[in-house]
Amino acid sequence: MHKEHTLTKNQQIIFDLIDKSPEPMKAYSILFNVQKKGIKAPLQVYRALDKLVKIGKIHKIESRNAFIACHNSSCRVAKATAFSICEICEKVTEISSAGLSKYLANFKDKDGMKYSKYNLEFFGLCKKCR
Amino acid sequence: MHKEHTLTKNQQIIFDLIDKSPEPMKAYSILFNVQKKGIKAPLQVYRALDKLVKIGKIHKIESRNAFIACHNSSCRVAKATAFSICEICEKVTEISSAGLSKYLANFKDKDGMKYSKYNLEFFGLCKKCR
DNA sequence: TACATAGTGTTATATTATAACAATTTAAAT
DNA sequence: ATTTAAATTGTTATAATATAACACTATGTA
Repeated sequence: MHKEHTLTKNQQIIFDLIDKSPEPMKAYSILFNVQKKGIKAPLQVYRALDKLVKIGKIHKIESRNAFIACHNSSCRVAKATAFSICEICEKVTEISSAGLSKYLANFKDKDGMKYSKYNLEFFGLCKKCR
Repeated sequence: MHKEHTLTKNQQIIFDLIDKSPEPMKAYSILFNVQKKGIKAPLQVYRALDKLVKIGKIHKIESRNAFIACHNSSCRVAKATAFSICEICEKVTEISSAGLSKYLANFKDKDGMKYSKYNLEFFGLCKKCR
């Protein structure tokens, strides 16, 4: 069992906001939402985001510059992530598939190199949008 | 056999630059490099990049906000991409593995949904940096 | 206590990307 | 050939995303 990270005040405020959001949040939208709690500057947001990403509490959706909470209980480190993204409604879902993660963790490139860290984004249309 | 896209002047200039670059190029670095050829504004660069991405001549490395030429001759559409990225020297290589692309194209999520479009970025250390 | 590490608050600025509009080129289809 | 639609261009302005640098404060731990 790993040690739980104790979040600082800013980290907790920002994590709670992202965690409650049904959709990925962008940094400046986060900033706007936490200004009433005393977080006034972009850097305060970005620093908390960096840390939260590092410890695996949130993930960055690279193609959208947005952040979602990790709902994959095993993520204690930012390491191996996979998402599906609806190109119409922009709904993002974290994929947790033992088969997929095993396949990717064991994937070897031409040089026989393995990569323990990866990010995979699938694009398509979600159920509702089809 | 698909129809080849004929690139416009701006698109060709920008593609040539990216194609010759040994590493991914960022938009404003591209801009700087093509100013002597008459491309003066960011939008001119971004528009060419958008088109080149759309037709699969280049790919965007999302985690780096940078662009590389496609060396995977079959890419006529931006669709299914995989890269390895060295976290030290930032070297980026396009992975072309029939096994990987087959696996991902056939991957089904919990709802049985398939995704024909995806982007995968592997992170690690390249040979030189280990 | 002292020390290292991580986090904070702040101002300023760098980097990445798009909006809006008018003009021009290109392709193709009568 | 002429018209038409679609794509591309050039331009100015601005929006959105992210980091640099500095002084200070809290926290854990040896």
